[in-house]
Amino acid sequence: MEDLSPFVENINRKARLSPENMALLTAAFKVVKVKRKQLLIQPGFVAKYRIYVLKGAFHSYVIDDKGNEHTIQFAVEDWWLSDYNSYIHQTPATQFVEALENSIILQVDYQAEQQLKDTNWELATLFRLMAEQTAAYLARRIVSNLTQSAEERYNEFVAKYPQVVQRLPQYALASYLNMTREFLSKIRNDKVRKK
Amino acid sequence: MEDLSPFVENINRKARLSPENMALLTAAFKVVKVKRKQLLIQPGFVAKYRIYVLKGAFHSYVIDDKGNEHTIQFAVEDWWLSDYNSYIHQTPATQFVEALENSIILQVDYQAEQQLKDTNWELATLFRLMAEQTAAYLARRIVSNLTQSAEERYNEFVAKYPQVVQRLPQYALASYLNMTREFLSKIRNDKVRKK
DNA sequence: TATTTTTCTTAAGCTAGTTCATCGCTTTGA
DNA sequence: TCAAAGCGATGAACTAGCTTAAGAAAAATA
Repeated sequence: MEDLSPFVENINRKARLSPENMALLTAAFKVVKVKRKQLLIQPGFVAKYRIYVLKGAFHSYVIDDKGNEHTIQFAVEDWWLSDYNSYIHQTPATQFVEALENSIILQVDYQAEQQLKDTNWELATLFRLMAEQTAAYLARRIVSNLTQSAEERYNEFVAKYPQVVQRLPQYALASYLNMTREFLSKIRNDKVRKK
Repeated sequence: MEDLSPFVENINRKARLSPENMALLTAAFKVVKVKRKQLLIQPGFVAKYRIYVLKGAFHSYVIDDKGNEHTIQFAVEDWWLSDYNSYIHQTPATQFVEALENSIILQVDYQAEQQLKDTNWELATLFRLMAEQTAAYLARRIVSNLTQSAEERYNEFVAKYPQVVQRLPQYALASYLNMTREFLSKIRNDKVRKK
């Protein structure tokens, strides 16, 4: 049996739920073990689940016309992810969601989430807060993409998520920060030399 | 008296409200006339309002360390905007929201919106759907920023919003698309020559 | 443990996009 | 109605970041 307390605390930080509703919510999520390199979501298939990472690491990415991979989002312990467009609108995904390590997730399927939202005020509020916070977070990311240079984006990421950086493959981080792996390699190396 | 039917239809496309709730919602929004160049939101002040554009055009932008202006969002008739982070978290704004034309807006203040969401199921659902759709939209924009070249981003924008392009100052569109005004000018000109 | 595959580094040459500067054309405001 | 300011076009010089290529290091797999 997995320890769900990180999940419970994550939820508690967003909204205060009654014990009954916390139990209802928790029951709607299923624990799933995922092997490294396993795909949770693939282009062409509708994203069926909203995913919370209990243990491990994931990234979501798209592959463009030229065959280049672009990481859209990372998630490690206590983070959420999905192909947000596909999940919310229940349309075919455009992104891959892939495990970077052997991982354990909690997932809720779209129907179950709808049912909770349709029948339970506190849980509907929780999901509203999650959507609002997601939108606010994405808005901040757009601003930083529009205003910062490649090096500044890297510095910001390292400052914000110092422990995460080391767990991510550099090529994935590079594409997340909208630069080539080679250029990221150069930035890191220039930094070392300056010291 | 302004004609609010575009607003009503905008809402109806998102959620089916009872006539009473539509009346409640509409009553929470105030009609405000805004002059060209007027600022609705400024850095340092908490964004008090969520804004719907009934008539006119706006853009939101930030000014970076080097003094450069970056347009984050546009809004013309039937679009919504605010400094989303500031509004949702009620923290000081980082963005300007400025009228590009003499405009008429509907605005709801944060307290009023909270009160509606706290007391009314249908309206709480409406705002949840809005947040989900906003997040989905922002996620799409991040993908297109990560995967497309400057010219492709311009083409996409023109294809999506052909009528809007002509009303926007070119320098604002250029910074929205993450390029200089000069480069946008070049792209447009290359296009004309090819024909 | 050896072998294969994937990831990271380095460096040279290149290009998409920027910067700077100049010139008309419009708007704006006194 | 005239001056001032703002906007878009153009071009030359520049640079941040990309491409290509090849080797070194690390990780996965047998």
